This record gives sequence, structure tokens and C-alpha cells, in this order.
Amino acid sequence: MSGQPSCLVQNLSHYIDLTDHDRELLATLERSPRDYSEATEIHSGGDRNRDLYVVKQGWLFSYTDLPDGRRQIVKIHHPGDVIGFPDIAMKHMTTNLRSVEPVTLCPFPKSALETIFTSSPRLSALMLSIALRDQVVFIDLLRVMGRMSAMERVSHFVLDLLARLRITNKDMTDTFRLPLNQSQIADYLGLTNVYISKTFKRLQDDGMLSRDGQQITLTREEELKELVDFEDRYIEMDTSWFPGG
Amino acid sequence: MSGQPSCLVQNLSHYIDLTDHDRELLATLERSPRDYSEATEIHSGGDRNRDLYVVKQGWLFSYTDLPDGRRQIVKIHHPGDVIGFPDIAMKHMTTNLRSVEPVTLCPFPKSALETIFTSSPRLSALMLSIALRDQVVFIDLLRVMGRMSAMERVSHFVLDLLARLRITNKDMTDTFRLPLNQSQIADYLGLTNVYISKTFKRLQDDGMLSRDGQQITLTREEELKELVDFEDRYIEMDTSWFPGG
DNA sequence: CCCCGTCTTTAATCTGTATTGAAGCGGCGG
DNA sequence: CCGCCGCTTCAATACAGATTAAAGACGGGG
Repeated sequence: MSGQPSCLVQNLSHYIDLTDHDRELLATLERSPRDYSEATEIHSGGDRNRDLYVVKQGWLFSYTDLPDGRRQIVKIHHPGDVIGFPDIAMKHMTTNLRSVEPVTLCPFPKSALETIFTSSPRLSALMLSIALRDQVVFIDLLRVMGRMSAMERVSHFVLDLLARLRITNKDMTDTFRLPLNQSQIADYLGLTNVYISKTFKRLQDDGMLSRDGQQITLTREEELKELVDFEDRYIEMDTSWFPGG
Repeated sequence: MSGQPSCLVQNLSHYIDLTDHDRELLATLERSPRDYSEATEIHSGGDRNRDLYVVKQGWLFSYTDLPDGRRQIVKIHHPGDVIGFPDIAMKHMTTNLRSVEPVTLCPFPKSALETIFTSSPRLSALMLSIALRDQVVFIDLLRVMGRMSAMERVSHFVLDLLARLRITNKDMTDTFRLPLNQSQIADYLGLTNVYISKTFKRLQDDGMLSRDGQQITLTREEELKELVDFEDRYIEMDTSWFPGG
């Protein structure tokens, strides 16, 4: 159970102190790790709803296609994330899941959640809160997609990624690795790969960021945050109402 | 408690059979109705997080502004809806709330939810499911905003409204009242009021819908659904895993 | 019944992003 | 070390939707 520290535990510990009992419960979710190579289709929309996943390693994304081939990436998943929460309400999966690099996932059945929900009210409250927080994040993204220019979208995108990575990795600086290619970023932001290239170049020329291979450095994070009116929804949640731990 | 039937109860009854105990619990949420006139600002983003609301009557919307005045409407609320769920996770309200016509709301404190969560597992599961379902709806909307044309956006918009209205009103046909003006629709779909006008006209010329004042009739609903690859997320949820009632 | 304000429609022009295609670049396998 | 392939960059053109302005339509209040 101990050995390597779990990203899921790190992720959740950011918000509340976990009891040993909580850690044991979470460990049941990470019992059966499985590797997938890069660019692998892990499940498809319409599949009869089966497992959720804890991400142990690597980046993935959830996406949907339109009948004519247009694609929208709706969520990017990092180590420590739980994949598939929204689908709990539906009878079928609503999105496709694909790895961008070699990944390690721990599939677990819906029913494992029930155990958590009945035996740890505090952990339940946290998981509910995370689901609701994600909804706020989607709402922020909607604002980005509905009303912001390409420049602003890309800026918001990198700020959001950095904010998320900082939750599971406390000593993250202003530099991070971005393993997505520009077509994938385009499919996430509702733009084209060509325009993503042009926009990154412009951000670089303006001195807002620098690039070295997959490494991105935000050299003027505060300015970027102001530019896109960025709110960090990850750093802090309201846990005051949680049942006592 | 009986008297006029509650829209909230109607809304939830669509998914599960409510016990008398459940109905009593829900009635506590609707204890203190309050009227607001049209175009009223009911709360603002950044407010210290206080009440949620049950909508008894009238349409409202939640929105956010960008610093330079651009606006994004993120959710349209109808009778029977609960407003404010996602904010439970945050310390402050994340959106503004405004009525589009005279409305009746029932404010209730977060703590009222706790009572429900501790005393009716079945009702808790339903409310969680609705929150997660809404997340799926946001994801669908993201796809619309990221990858669809104005034509497709407007089509999806009216289909979505109709699907939602049918939950609380079983004998809704293919006609409904749309009290939003075109600027508001534009702020919802990330377009301009002028282009909304042009697009509605085109849909009308193509025979997809007809308008009479605020009344909208979808004359070729199936074609529209195909056009935008529409999925009704409201009609059916997976309640199979709910604790027995 | 008419005025006035709000909303919708029409029209002309402008712009940001899409599209297409071709030219760099870099890493990996052979 | 070469050659291929995927990704990024650059350039030319196209177009959907924005912008601005002005002219209808509509409805409520005096």
C-alpha cells in the first residue's frame, strides 16, 4: 500500500487530511494497474458503462467526434486524476478516451465508489466537491471558448495546465512539459493546428512564454493571468462544511 | 405542502419514485418563496457563498462578464431547477444570476442539503446524478461552442431547451415559449445578436422552425437532431445503482 | 392613439481564423 | 549516415461571423 506514493492520494491530500482508513479505501481503487502505449484508444463513447480509471502515469484526453470528422477534446487527464466521473449518471460512456503517451491506469468498477460513499462521509464529500469543482472549470472553459480570441485561449490553456500540475507537484515552477501536439491543442481550444502555431509564435515573440521542445516556460505569468482574467479553481475549495474527520 | 404541485418534485419524479419522506424533505427547500421582477440581478459572482435557489416560476440565467464587457451566459434556468450546485465546492459564487422575466425563487441554505444527504441516500444519489448529468451537458455544449457553426449552434440550442422543458411538462409538443431576446441568445452561444437574427431567419426560410412572437415551433425536429448529432441527456439517467427506496 | 424605447431585421464593410499547400526541422529506424 | 515520417512553420487565399449603422416592427404608457 505504501511503497511509491500514490498521485491520487497526493491530489486529494491537497484539500483535506486523509485518515489511514481513507488511504486504505483509495488504495482499493489502485489495485490493478495496467499499461497502455501511446496513442491508444482506451474506450469509446457509447460503450456500455463499465469502469472508471485512476491515472497513475502519463497524459490522456477525453474527446468526442462529430459525424463529419470534426473533433473536440473535452478534458485532459493527468496523474492523480479520476477519469469517468460524469458518466456515472449515464448508461453509456459519453466520450472517447485516448492516451497521448505511454500511460499507467488503474481501472475500477463503479461499485468501488459505493464502498467509499457508504464508509467515509468525509471522502465522499471531497469527491462530490471535486466533481462540482470540475463543473466550475467547464464553465470557465465555456467562457473561454465562447468569448475569447485565439491568443487568450492559448494563454488560458497553459495557465490552467500549470495550475493543475501544481496540485500534485508542489515544487512545480513556471516550467512544465506539454506532451500534446498542436493539432490536439487545436482540438481542445476549437481552433486549427496552423493557428495554434501562429499564436504560440506570437506569444513567444511578445515574451510571454518560451519553448524548448515540449518544455513550456511562462515568463510573465501574472500578465497572462490578467490578460485572460484567470481564476485558479484548483488551489482552494470550500471544505468547511465537510463532516468531521 | 400539497396545494400546487411543486416543479422541483415534478422534475425529480421523472427519474425516481419519491417517497413521502423525500417529498417532505424537498418541501423544506421550497419554504420561503420570493418574487423578483424581470431583469433583476439576484446575486453576483464573488459574493460570499450563501444560498442556493429552487426555481418555482419564470426563466433566469447565470452569466459571467469579462473585464472588457464581453459576456457569456453559461446556464439557463427553468422552473424545477436547483440553482447554485457547482458553487457548493467554492468559497465564493462564480457567476452572476439574473431574471429574464418575473420569477419566483425559493432560497435555501447549503445546510438544508446536508439534511437531505444524511437522511435520504436515494435522494442524495439522485441529486449527485443530476450534478454529474449537468456536467455531461456542459461537455456537449463545449463541443457545440468549439466545433459547430452558427446554424448548428442555434439548432442545438432550441433542441436542448425543448428536451429540458419536456421533463417538467410531459405534454409539451414541438412548440415552446422562448422569453430570451437575441442578444441573450448570442451571449449564450458565443455569437452576436445580429448573427442570431440572420441565423433564425435562415432556419425559418429552410423550414426547420417557425416563429410567432416568443413562440418557437420546431417543424422538423428529427432533421435538426441529425444536423447537430443531438443527444437527449435529460430523458434518461442511470438510476440502477441507487440505494433502494 | 401616438410616442418612445426596446428588439429585430437588413445592409455594407471589416477582420480573425480557416483552408490549402509547400517548405523547414528533427528524430528514429534501418 | 541516410531517408522517411510526423510535426511545425510559413504564405496566399477564402470565408464565417463581427461590427456598425440605419431602418422596420412592436408594445406599453401617457
